[in-house]
Amino acid sequence: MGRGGGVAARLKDVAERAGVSVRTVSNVVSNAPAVAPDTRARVRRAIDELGYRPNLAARNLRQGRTGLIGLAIPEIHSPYFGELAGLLVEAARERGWTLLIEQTAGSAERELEFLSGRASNTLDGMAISPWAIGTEQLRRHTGGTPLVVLGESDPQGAADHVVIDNVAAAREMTSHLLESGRTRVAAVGSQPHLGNGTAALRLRGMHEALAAAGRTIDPALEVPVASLHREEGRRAMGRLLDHGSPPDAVFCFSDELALGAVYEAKRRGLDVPGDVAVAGFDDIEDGRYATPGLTTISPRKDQIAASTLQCLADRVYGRLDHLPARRITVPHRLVVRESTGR
Amino acid sequence: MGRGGGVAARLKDVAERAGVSVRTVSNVVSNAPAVAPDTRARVRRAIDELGYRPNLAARNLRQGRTGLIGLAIPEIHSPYFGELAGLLVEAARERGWTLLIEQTAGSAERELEFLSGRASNTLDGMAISPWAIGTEQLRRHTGGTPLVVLGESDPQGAADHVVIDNVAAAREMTSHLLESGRTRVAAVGSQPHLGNGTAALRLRGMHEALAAAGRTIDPALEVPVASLHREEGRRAMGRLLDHGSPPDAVFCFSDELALGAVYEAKRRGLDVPGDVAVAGFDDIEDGRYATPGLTTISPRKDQIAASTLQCLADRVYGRLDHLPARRITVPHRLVVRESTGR
DNA sequence: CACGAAGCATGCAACGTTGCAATAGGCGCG
DNA sequence: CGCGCCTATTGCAACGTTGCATGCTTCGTG
Repeated sequence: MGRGGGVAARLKDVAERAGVSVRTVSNVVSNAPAVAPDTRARVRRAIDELGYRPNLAARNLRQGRTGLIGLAIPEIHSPYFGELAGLLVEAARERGWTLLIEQTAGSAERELEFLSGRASNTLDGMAISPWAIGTEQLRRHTGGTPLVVLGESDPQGAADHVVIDNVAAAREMTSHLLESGRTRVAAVGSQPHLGNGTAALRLRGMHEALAAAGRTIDPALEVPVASLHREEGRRAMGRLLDHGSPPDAVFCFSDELALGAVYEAKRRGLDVPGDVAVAGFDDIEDGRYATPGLTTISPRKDQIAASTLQCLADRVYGRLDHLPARRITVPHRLVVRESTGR
Repeated sequence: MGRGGGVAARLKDVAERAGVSVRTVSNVVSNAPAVAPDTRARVRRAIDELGYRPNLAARNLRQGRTGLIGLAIPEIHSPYFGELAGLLVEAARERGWTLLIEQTAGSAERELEFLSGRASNTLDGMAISPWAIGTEQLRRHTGGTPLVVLGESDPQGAADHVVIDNVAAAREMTSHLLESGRTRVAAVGSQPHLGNGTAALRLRGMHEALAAAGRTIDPALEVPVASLHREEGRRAMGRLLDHGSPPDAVFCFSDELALGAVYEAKRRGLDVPGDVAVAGFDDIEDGRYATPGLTTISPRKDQIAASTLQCLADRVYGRLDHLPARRITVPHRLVVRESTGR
């Protein structure tokens, strides 16, 4: 029986056509060594003629692997997460994996659903950039599926962890602003209610730099936000400018916040950087083409992606299965553009 | 045997614990009607106690479905495709599907690889936003897996097709520019070498509007681009401004091109919209927060996503299996902001 | 010439699930 | 009281693949 029409060919069909056993075809497909050259050629031809493609469901069932890696991020269309997701898709592809993206919309419920949901047997590995949940909830991850945590929210040994040095980065940015002559540096982006501790670290780095320069810390210049979107940055800048003695520099904890802040400053007729310097964080593409070009912290996103997949590969294929969780710090650099110039 | 430790529970384990057959557990899991209420309750309890989750690989193998939909777009991190991908992920999720995103980087090779690659048996359905390939290559799609084509490149019956009326949209935008007093309208974004015919349609719409207003068409004001990115928009604007008699309005075929164009105009000390009006296409978030706010064409992206999944659902589950391919036109609207104001 | 090794090919079983057909028990009706 | 029908439950087989063990050659060596 040749299984006519559009029905997908199976190993059995190829075997019949090539006049060998199913097992031999399987050996050819999986590049097993013990196959005679002419047999291999004959099988290859049959495969081409029938357009055979392995049935992944069957392979997965047999091997207990799916070839799928899950990624949970707050939203795909945000510039930062979009760029990161794109890099992760490529990195996964290079390793023969397929990346599957889940959006959590920054909701704790959906983040937890991702961690406990399909994980158990649909995915070979998972990566999450947590937003609402923190260390406590990540620690509950019981290891069934390898997990990599991106960004803050230290899983404390419950999973591998890829980060940048947020404290140092914020320190560098703050120092840059102070060294270029700014005296009242505001911070936009603290998020006191979130599990994700990123903002707290950046605030700490900023405080360290202020202290090192002998400046006092003015709590009125630290504006919390509900999200890292442009609209929040715009609102925050508005509040700062309405303040009795407004800042001459604003350090936003994301480029999007910074773009919103710049928008509001310009809307009010202020010059950036003349009247107020604005700096961001993430180095998204928009920042490069904004006027003025946005000064920012640029994390090596490509290395974040590479490290994430390396961690997963080590746990899925390697013998690092029961080694203690790793913590990988990816480098970053300060990119100075016009928005903080003189 | 209870399969201790972290090993995933199977139907068999649940069955033993609940004192029923494997088949009955399966019936409970799939909400089959013929199960006595107390049996159902007992099985449910066992499921919870063991933390049972169905093994999708096995289910897929048995049913011939995977629950996966593939999406191929040029790049995730572009604002337009990022927003679209996010909406599609949500729409798929609502229908119990998982969307898997493939990046083609606008390469014909990778687009074709997507169409013929894993499709045959890993995906329940596919959607592609073609860039380099055109009608000819799409027509070769032989229907194994349901396919939806997004944007131009009419598959001519080989697949369902979701579009906006690019000709009408470009006509509306051009008329808007002419009506607000502009006389020399340039077009940035034609892509003569591409299979994807979107740019050609927008150019046609523009010509129609020019003709309707009794204007002549100046080929020197039509600038081709290699991509739809900001950098290309910037370059194109540079070329137009170096031209002997520069335009007083520039219609860019994407918002990103427009943002690049605005950047270059401002860099040269020109006022937008005072000296030159700039309009885009796509209505990406950046355009809303740019200064000046970007006039654009806003396609109903949510409807594109919804229609795409509706088409796929009809073919995968429904009885529309062998109905002729559909073509769905999604509405759009002209959004006037400051970049074309007076 | 016999024997082991090496190279190649094969058959069987199992992964966890669900479609199909069949069974056991309960009930109403003739 | 017995027949048939309906409900609840069950067993068997199969989806397409690969791990394991084994069989069949052929060749080299003592």
